[in-house]
Amino acid sequence: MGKTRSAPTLNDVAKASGVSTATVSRCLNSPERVIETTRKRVLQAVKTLGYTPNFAAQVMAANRSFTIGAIIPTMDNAIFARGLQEFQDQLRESGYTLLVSSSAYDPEVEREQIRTLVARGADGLLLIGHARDADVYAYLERHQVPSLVAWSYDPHMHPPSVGFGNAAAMGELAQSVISAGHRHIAMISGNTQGNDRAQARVEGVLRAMDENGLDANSLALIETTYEIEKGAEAFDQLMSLSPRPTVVMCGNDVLAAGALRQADLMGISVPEQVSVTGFDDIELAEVVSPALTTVHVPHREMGRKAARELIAMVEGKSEGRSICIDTRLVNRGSLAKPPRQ
Amino acid sequence: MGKTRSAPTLNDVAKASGVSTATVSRCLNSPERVIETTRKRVLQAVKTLGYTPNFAAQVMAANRSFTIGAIIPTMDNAIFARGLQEFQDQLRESGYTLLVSSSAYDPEVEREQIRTLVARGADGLLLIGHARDADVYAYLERHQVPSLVAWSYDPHMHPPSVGFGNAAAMGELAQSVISAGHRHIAMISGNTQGNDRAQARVEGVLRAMDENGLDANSLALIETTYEIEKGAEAFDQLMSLSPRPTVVMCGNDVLAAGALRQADLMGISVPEQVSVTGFDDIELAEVVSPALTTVHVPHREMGRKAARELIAMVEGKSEGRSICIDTRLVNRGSLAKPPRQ
DNA sequence: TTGTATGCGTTATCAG
DNA sequence: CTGATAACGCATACAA
Repeated sequence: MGKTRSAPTLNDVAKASGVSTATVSRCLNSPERVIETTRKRVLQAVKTLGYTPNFAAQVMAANRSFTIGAIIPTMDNAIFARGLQEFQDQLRESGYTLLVSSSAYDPEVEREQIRTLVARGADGLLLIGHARDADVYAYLERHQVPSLVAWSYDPHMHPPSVGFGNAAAMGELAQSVISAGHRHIAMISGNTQGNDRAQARVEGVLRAMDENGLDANSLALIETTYEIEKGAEAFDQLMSLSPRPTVVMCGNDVLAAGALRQADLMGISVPEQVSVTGFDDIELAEVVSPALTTVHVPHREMGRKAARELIAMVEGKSEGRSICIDTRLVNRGSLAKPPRQ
Repeated sequence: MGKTRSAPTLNDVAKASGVSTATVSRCLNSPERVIETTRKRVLQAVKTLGYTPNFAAQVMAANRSFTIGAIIPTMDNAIFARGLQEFQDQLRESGYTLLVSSSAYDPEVEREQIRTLVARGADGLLLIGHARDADVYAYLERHQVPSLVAWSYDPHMHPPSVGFGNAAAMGELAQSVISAGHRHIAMISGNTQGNDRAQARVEGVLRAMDENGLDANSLALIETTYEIEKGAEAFDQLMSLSPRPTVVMCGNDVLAAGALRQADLMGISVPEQVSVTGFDDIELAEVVSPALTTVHVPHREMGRKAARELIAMVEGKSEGRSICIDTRLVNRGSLAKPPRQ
């Protein structure tokens, strides 16, 4: 196994190049403040020794980590992937590193992960949605960690948010559904408990029904986790209702994909016999058949703007502004008029 | 804005509860070593002050971070999502935290991220595939950071790997394709440059052709990035070859989904006119139509076993064993006999 | 059982 | 332009 020689430190580099640790540190952090000849010598030593600064020590000394934390509900499907990838790319460009954790939609896990990230010296935090206990926000306040909410938009809430109006977006889609003539509406929603995006999407549908003179109580609603399988099961249940819904609005594309699969299995043709809609416009939406009529969310744009805003907050250049991202309906074919009675 | 009161430290807790910092530290790390009455008092103070240990300081003092780093090529599609989620869950159960970065399939970015994670004191690293410069491994060796490769299996390589034989798995699928009667075979592969999984999958096909007396040079091969769009483009190109391939084997399900979409667009029916196969068996595979005949990879099992092995390595309980995960063919309908000439 | 004292690897302040 | 040196917050060996 060879001798257990451990990683070189600033000190090692200092000795190797015959200067003080202070000078080595300067060479690395503000090269212009050290004369060229010594700088070259030092950097050479850094290279040959394979020196990497010890991050923990840097954080302790500088009280700054250039790290941003993000906690998303799940990595297991594509809902957050694209936006987060862009968020990370943008952070990297500005010299920040992203740490991601997923909470499995569990508030307790999320709370623990927030603590972990704060303890790790995260300079700022990205959270999904506003729905969490007040003490979590108090904790963040206390630790002076700037936070930003994404995938949701509500300018009246704290922390500031970069996202879209889930209720309005889903409401628009529902309006489109109703305008097409549907009267028996069903919805497969993600669990609304602790999930303000899911809640808002349901509200959007209810409100649209109300505005169009439909009885909002008549909405056949099933809540479930965001899995294809669950979407399929829920669709199956909905199809045995009477009167049978003529449209199944899904809380997101993943659930809609499950619904489509089940429809296929049951020999129910979409959209001829039943219409199905999604939400998010992830890759899936374009690939299933029929392709999904859904709400397009510009995830990349959201990720990019969130990164910029959060960095501005971390660097004290912004108090935190909320930014609204525009969504738009995408008609692809899974929504049509209801069949004649 | 209130006074800029900063986070409470061990010292604050010590004062508040009238003991030394050592005792507070013990209360937190080895509670059994401190008498109950004082422990209660201390923990109470911890609670009321909202104390969270400073991670950087812990790492420095203990030279241990309980952190595992993982660098995946991309978060932008589902290939790594499921396995990684399970990897993380397993780590958490054992008290470790996972830090994930994605390299965008860029070796330079990956190298930088490895340095970052090591500097952050990662106790161990999960890497995807073996293909990277020797100096990267030398660096890890030098810093004594145990590493494990996943999504690939080769017991003769270092670092040890937990994964599956990409060549063998794809070879098996190719055998099945050939047995079905296909002679004009095309393949849409992920870029093989710096990607040993993609390379191995191509090799698997070539070898199977060879073993069955087909000219391996006749394989119509297109390499591209892993995007649905790219799969569609490649499929389009392949369909204008003559003789036209009767089967398009794709390097993964994402590319296959793109191929299917394009086939639909071109009015080519699958599998009647052309067969299409995938690899990975991610959710997508079941949802497209026709559902994909593909290679099922037990991602969760792989993630779990990788986590266990890496933890064992980190804790000095294992020198690092390679573990082979079994894949299996899944016949779903996108592969059939070639059409009669 | 508890307290004291030291070191971990940087950064940053202050002299020289 | 460069060099001492004091923090930073915690864990731990050693003493009491």
